[in-house]
Formats: sequence, C-alpha cells, structure tokens
Amino acid sequence: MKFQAPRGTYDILPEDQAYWRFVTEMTRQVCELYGYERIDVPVFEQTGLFERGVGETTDIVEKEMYTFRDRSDERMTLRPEFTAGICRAYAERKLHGRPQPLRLYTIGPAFRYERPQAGRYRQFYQVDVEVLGSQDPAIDLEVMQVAWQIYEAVGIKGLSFQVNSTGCPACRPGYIATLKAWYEQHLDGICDDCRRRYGENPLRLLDCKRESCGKIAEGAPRIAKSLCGACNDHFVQLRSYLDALGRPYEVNHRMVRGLDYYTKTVFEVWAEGIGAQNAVCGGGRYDGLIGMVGGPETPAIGFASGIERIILTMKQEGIEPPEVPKPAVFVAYLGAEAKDAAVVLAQELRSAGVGAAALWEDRSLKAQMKQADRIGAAYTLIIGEEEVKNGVVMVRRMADSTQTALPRWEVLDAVKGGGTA
RNA sequence: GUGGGCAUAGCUCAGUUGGUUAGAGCGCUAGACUGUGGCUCUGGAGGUCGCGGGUUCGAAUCCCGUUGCCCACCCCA
Repeated sequence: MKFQAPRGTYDILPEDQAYWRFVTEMTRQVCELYGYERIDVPVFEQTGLFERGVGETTDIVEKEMYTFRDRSDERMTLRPEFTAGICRAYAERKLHGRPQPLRLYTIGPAFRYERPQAGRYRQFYQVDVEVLGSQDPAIDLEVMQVAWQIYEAVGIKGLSFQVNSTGCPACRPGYIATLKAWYEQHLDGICDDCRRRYGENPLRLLDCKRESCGKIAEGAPRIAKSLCGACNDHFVQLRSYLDALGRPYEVNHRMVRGLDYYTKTVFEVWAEGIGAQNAVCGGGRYDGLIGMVGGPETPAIGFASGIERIILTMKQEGIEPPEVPKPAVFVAYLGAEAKDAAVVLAQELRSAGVGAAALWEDRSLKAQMKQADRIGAAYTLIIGEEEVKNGVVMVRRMADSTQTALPRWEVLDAVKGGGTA
C-alpha cells in the first residue's frame, strides 16, 4: 500500500523551511513590538462553537468544516479559523479580568474542506491577531498597522489595503433593505449566481467578479450612506488616522466579508500575481461575537493572514529569506581508529556549541569533502592515521582551501565563530 | 459541488504517421586524483510510461473508464 498526503495538504520540505522560519519569526517580532501576547488554542473545538461563532448560514459552516464525533460521541470540528476559539478562551478563562484591552496573536494550522487551488489548501496556516475589549477606532488602526508591519518586515512591497465598514445590527438591516430594493430593478442584468445571492446573501451582490455584475454593483447604493451615527463616526475617525499616517489604502465599498460576525470595520490586504485568491489578509471588527459565545459583551477586532499566501507573494516578488543556520564544521575521517577519534571530536564540538556534521558511512575522503562542501561547512576537520598517531587534527578552511595540522586541544578555538551555528 | 488542463527516471522535459532494448539535461553514485570539495572527463544505478480495461501482429503513442495533480468558479486566508 502506497500512501499519499490527503488532498489539499502538503509537506513543508527542508528547502522551504527558510521561508516559514522567516515569516513566523518576523510575525513574532512585530507582534511583540506592539505588545501582543501569544496564545495557543486547540486545533479542534466543540462543533457548536463554530456554528454559533462563524455563523450557521456561512459557507464555512454549511459545507467546509471537518466535523467528526469523538469516542464519547461528542461533535467536534477542526478549527476553520481562529477567532471563535480565542473568544471562547476569553470567556472561559475569564480573560476579561485582565488589563483591557487584551492584545493576542497566534500562529498555526486551520482546516477547511474546499477544492484546492493556487494559494488555497485544506490544511493551511494563518497568523491571527486579535484585540479584545476596546471599541476605539485607534485600535482598528493599530491592528491594521500590525499587519502592515509584518508585510514590511518580510520585505513585501506591492500590496494594496482595502477598507470598508459593514455597519452594525442597528444600521445594517436598513442598508440591506435599501440594497435589495435598488437591485429589484436590475435583476435581469445580473448573473444567475447573483440572483441567488439576491435572496440568500444580498451583500454578496456587491463583490461578484463578473464584469457585467461589477458595473451594476458600482452603481448600487453605498453602505457608507446608511451607517448609523456611531458606525459613521467610527469609520470617519479610522480613515482620518489612516490619512494622518500616510498609509496608502482604498475605501472599497464593494468589499464584504463572508463571516457573519463582522461589525463596523472590515479590511483586506490584496496581493497581485498569486492567483485568484489574492487576499493575503482579511479581518475586521466583531463587537458581538464574545457575547454570543458566552462571554460578557465585549467589542473586539482582529485579522487572519494566510502564511502560504504571504510566501507566495514573497516568491512572486523575488524575496529570499535568510538562510537556515548550518553546521560550522564537517568532520571527515579515514580508518577505524580515526573514526573513533572523529566521533569523540564531533561530540566535543557540539557540546561546546559548535555545529558539527559528519557522514559516518566510511566513504572516501573525496566523498566526505564533497558532502562538507554541500552542507556549506566553514571548516572540514580531517582525521587519518597520521593525525591519530600525532594527536593532531587537520583543519581545513573551505573558503580558501588552506589547511593546517593543529593539536587536538587547539581545534575548538580555531573553529569557533567560523560558521553560522 | 461545477468546469478546464496535465500525468514518461528523484527533478525539468524529449519521444516521429502506432514499430526492435523508452532517451537527454540536472541530481545521485563511483573512478580519473591509491588522503582533499567547487571545474572537467568517463562509467554506474535509477522507469509497473499514474492505474485498469479495450483496439492491434505490435501501444508511452489510439479509444473507454478511473485516480491523482494543477488552474478557475463558488467561497475564503
């Protein structure tokens, strides 16, 4: 039986690890710079949490969740996103008793059963950033800044930031009514999908990708004009902060988001050239969610950013991550006696914090040298019969092919600081 | 769930109107250099031609089915 990775999953092979290290490390640094603390929540939760939190009628809940019954017959679901789990933790662990607002971030895998395509997988990794316990638009700005700075830190340039307001339970229903009323006269101009959306999810009419529908959507009434006082003030304030910082952004009144919990601010970050799934980041405010999953009414905002899509963008822009550290020295030997000495020497080096690799296959010196070259060792230490007899080690500096025989006790000092590890 | 494209060596790909033992480059490995990497040269290993069936004297090539991958829709990170 030959096994294969499940559809939509992949292996992060050694040669790709440099990207992953770099992105997660930059994320950690930026989040800490802003005073965000790391939290990790379970990979699976009770199914009901996502049904309530993400929304019963969303695509995610209706057709994309990995749901199963465990051995106690409890319905469990692999997390399709992070926000619901973090809100659950906030309520369950009484995190509202800590200094507010609470700034959190996490990194890990999420799962959705979808057809894979460019930048989309069934197991995918996200950076997730959340602030719980504040409704100030300055917090919206701060959260967006975290995203911006992460992309800056990994060197991505060609991104565009999209912002909109989706209103709140007080004003959104009115807008939806207005929108539907307006679309009533345009039903024959839109596509079949859009006619379905008209009934099921009218906000979705706005972001249809078809050119003909797009033209119509462009002329549709804008939510900005239907916002209640509080939502309008919030959006105006956020935009003035963005302007003050000189951040390039676009108010995109046709951007709506597919999760039910969003209120007021929503935003996305788009990248070009990574395929149809161009949203590298999506997020927004969810002032009602924590209350819905059993916590105190608490305003909050956050975003999730897809690591695969970040890396895709980096590759698209030709950004190379720093190399993963390699052993500083390679230990080569010839003969059984020399092997004994080499095994001990390699371990001494490692104990002293100097990375040491070897082949241990009793291969020719040439093969060992070749290996040393390939792994990028700064020094190769050669031990043969001669060296064993004289208590010395041949220390060869690979960069300029110079070598000298040194007494064993001088080897460590000679080699220290020679490599990246 | 729907639509399109592609499956030949570890990788990237050739393979004529169906015709002997399916090739190249890279990579791996060994030697040239009996104890020295990168360059060069020479040799070697490595293939159920995705899988199953059919047509045919003969199939990598034609037909049917199937699986997988890629891309797009829906939707989302």
